[in-house]
Amino acid sequence: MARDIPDATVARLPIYRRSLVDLAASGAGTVSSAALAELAGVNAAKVRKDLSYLGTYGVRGVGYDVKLLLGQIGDALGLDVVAPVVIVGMGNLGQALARYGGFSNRGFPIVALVDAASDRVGDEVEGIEVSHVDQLPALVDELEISVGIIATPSAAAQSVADMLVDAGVRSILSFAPTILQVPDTVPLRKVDLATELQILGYYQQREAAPESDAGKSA
Amino acid sequence: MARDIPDATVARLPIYRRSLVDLAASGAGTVSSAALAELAGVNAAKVRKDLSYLGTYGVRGVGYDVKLLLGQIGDALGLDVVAPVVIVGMGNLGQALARYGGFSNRGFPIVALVDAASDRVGDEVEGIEVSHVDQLPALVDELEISVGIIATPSAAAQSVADMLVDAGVRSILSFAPTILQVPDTVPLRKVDLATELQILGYYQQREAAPESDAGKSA
DNA sequence: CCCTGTGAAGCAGTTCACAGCG
DNA sequence: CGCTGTGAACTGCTTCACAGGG
Repeated sequence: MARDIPDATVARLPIYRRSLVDLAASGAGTVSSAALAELAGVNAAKVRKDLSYLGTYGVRGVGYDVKLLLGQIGDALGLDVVAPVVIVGMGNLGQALARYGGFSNRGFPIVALVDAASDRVGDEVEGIEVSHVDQLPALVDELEISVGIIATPSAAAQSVADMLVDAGVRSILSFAPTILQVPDTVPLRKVDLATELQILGYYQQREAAPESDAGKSA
Repeated sequence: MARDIPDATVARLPIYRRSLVDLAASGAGTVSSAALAELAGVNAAKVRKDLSYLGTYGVRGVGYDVKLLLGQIGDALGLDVVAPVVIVGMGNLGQALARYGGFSNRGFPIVALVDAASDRVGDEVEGIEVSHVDQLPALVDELEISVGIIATPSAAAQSVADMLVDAGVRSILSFAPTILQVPDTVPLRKVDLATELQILGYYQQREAAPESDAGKSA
């Protein structure tokens, strides 16, 4: 069982996985680090170093067994265990996330939706009824929810995070553009769309100014 | 004019900006690095080092002037120039992004929407008519669009990226879970929702296993 | 002979700690 | 005397380069 993988490597494992799924689908039995690097948009040395943290599974002179490697990455990421998800906040973003197929596919079924606005409670999205946020602890318990997605306005985000933690959720993904305080036993990741655009703004303007090079590629 | 700011710092500037906007709204005239660090969820030394790349704007013994600093960060990020945005792909995610208010607010007005499916062309979302993807070059040119957001399925993403680049878009934000090839004069950022969940999966499982510590907080 | 696995070098980002200014 | 600004130490990630197995 793989332990203690560097953060930077963990962040790349899902990308390798995606490439490997494609390779498996197209019938490839093995991949070299160079080929996988090409698909994942990184360099070959990084691939080898990253995979070495999972244990040793490559064959010298040949490459890595696609299926075996898929299994190893899945194990490292804990994908063998299904992690049911609740989405909190059924505004535009929450609804879009609920309808987005990419989660359930990959071991993260959305099993509950909640909102604080009573006029949204009772709506059905993708076959799931929207519950009132008061029901959160009960839902987490009954449905064994382990991941909470916060898609509420910033103002509500911290109290939602507290509720999720109290209810026993094991990790949180937040789309609210605000800093959240959670116990460090609960991993938290943040995605802020406006932040991403602002970062692009820097490199874009830099590109325009006639001075040295720059730009994040891939 | 601030040049050559480290990537890690650039990625934090929007976060400081958010905190500063709040501070300005609540009437604060100055902030210390410690106070700003608290709000932004980082440590004080990092705040000072980051801000030092913008030039020197703090007053020793007092702190930073909130408005002045806001202006400096805005300049560094190029927020003085409005950057019109086109969203490509009007599925669930594209529609949600179109309706999400957080962009226009912050200098990134959404001015065009396109899709390849003819039955979506002509729909109106937030007062903007969906155009056919063939119109992309014309729209980019007429509306002086500088940012393209890709919200299409993976399979279409590379060809959309190529079209955006050819049309003259200056930076790209992609939600497609695939590696895109763009010239390195066009900054590209990627957001992949399923990847985020898989990363959480690692830390979550790790938390469960009784061994050392872990977990990303903030 | 090819491709992995990995020490070692190199580089970027973070944190420390303190000199110096208001 | 408080808080900034910054050299210097440190930590962690990336890249190189090559030994060694199939």
